[in-house]
Amino acid sequence: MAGIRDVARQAGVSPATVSRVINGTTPVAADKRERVLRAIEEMGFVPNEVARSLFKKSSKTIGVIIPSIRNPYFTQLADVIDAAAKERGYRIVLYNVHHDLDQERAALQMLAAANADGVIVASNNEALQEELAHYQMPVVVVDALFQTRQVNAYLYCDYYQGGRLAAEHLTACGCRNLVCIRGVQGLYTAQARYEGYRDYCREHGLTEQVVECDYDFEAGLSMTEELLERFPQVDGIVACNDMVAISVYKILHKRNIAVPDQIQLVGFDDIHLASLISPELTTIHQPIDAMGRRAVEVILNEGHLPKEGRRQSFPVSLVPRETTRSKESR
Amino acid sequence: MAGIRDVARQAGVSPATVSRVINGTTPVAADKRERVLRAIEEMGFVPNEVARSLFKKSSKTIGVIIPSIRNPYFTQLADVIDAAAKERGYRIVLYNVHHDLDQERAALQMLAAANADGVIVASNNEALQEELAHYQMPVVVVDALFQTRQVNAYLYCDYYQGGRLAAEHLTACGCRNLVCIRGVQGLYTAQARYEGYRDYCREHGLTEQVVECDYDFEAGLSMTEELLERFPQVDGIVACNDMVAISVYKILHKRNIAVPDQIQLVGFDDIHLASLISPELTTIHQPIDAMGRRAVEVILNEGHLPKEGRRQSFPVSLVPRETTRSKESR
DNA sequence: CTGAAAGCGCTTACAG
DNA sequence: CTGAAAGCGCTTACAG
Repeated sequence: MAGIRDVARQAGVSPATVSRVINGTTPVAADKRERVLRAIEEMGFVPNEVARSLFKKSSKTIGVIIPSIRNPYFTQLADVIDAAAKERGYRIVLYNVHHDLDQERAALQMLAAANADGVIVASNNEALQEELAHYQMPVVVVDALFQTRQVNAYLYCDYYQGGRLAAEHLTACGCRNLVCIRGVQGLYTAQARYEGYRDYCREHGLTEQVVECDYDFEAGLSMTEELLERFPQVDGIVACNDMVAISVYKILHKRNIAVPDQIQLVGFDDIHLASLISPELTTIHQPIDAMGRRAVEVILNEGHLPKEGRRQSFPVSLVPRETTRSKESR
Repeated sequence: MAGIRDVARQAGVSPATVSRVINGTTPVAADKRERVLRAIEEMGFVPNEVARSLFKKSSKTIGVIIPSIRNPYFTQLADVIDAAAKERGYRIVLYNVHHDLDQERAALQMLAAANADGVIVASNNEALQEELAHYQMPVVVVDALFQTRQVNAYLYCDYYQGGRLAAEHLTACGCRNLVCIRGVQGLYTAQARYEGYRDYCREHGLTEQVVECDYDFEAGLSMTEELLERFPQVDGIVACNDMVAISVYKILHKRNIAVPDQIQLVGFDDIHLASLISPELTTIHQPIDAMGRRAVEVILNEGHLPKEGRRQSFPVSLVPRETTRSKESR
């Protein structure tokens, strides 16, 4: 690997001058500049980023920590963040931590050790908040809400309202026996959705019927079986996310239960897949793009501000499609 | 940020000794070791990886370059690679290059500049092969096949056989009017699938009918419309990958064309989603897990060997499910 | 405009 | 077993 001193020797200048040409930090005489550029070209020189960031303490990198690379929600989020970061000259490093606290910790450490310019973490792990407070790099938490104020921002949606909207919509579509497949409680994002559903039921004299489930499709498959056993009279299901909703549909379809004729179904997230599968999934839309872009903005524009755990909530909306019998969807 | 000299001062030893304790490279007297460990604990010291890898020229990192983070095929591949790498103490850095040559180049440069220990690239971009030859770090190409021998290995599937199997299966299921939605030609992976289909048709006196399409679902949607217009008598479709197959199904469903009764459908890849949607997709299985694990193995075990562009082909198989009327699937 | 020098935070011969 | 020193490949005051 050619280094900056090799280039300097070949161009007959000092390493400092080569550095100046590369970075454009200080004017350099036209002829020397030429020679340096030619030498760089000839030698195929590429500046060593490691050395560079050792000095600069910035690596033009934003870390993105997601709990699962298999859930399209996170994958879409990562994709917008990626696009937004690239527009500003940053790259992202994606850490797929498999919902594992140790891996989350490791990712955070690596990012800190690698001079990352900030980290965007989508994690529900309560235990992570202590960790977060250890680091001084900018941190944005997306799709979760913790107690600690030691982060630059929390970006999340009005999940409670989402839960309400789902219950309300199903009721408007004629359902009387709603069952909520809620995510693991204790997690804010899952809790709020459930509470929205619950409050709506209470206010409208509906029986509250609940089943609990992890956010992935394997869990969704088995939990749906259980649901049908425990609540055979169910006519409307609120799923905790779209992947689970897709699993629910799969089981219903397998059992020849017509959707939406016998059972109606509402998902949560509005991932691309929701409108790609057949029937298209009625779901609660999260503004994933807006959240991702905002996250990058906070890191880059407000990362230097003191951490105050500011909260920003994004609105959700119900998108009626083919798994419910709404008037709008026909 | 506390540095190694701060720790050294507090423990009353030299920085070198601290380094030895951290790395376990040389025995250190028990009492000093104790003091160092305590100091590290108290100060919350984390060794700076950038400085470390500047010296070591290894960053315990494997770069993974994928063309799209939205196609579950690549996401599943990245996930196995991630798992396999972590088992060996390496982490991966995922670059989502949006099928863009400039982004691919940039990713490669960054990886080289970041002292990556190897790179696994899933890209069909012919133009990339020149680039690949520039770098001396280990390179494995997955799901593609180029001419250059300047890579450590090509890992791919017997796509040709996959194309044949799909055509053969549809024929066995009673189809007489096969249409192949092939990927953009010129790419080996797409070409070979098509040729398998084509040769089967020729050998069995079937008319070859083709439509061309990008590998994502947006393209699949519009191409299906075109297909139905051009080949109204179609009764069997070979799709270039599962995401496209899902789009095909969507359009057929929208038009009330029964699958598999009126038109039968075979996908390619066997991503998780293929068996999650309803109806389950009949598809050509690629051993994604085996390929991903093998890729890591090559980087880590054979990365130091001279680059000879060795090729390793993995077998494919047809998985009959619900979008075809095979006897086995019922 | 330019070079010599010091330093980013570590690690490893080298000499004891 | 341990410390002083040199160096990984860059960048930026500093002095001209």
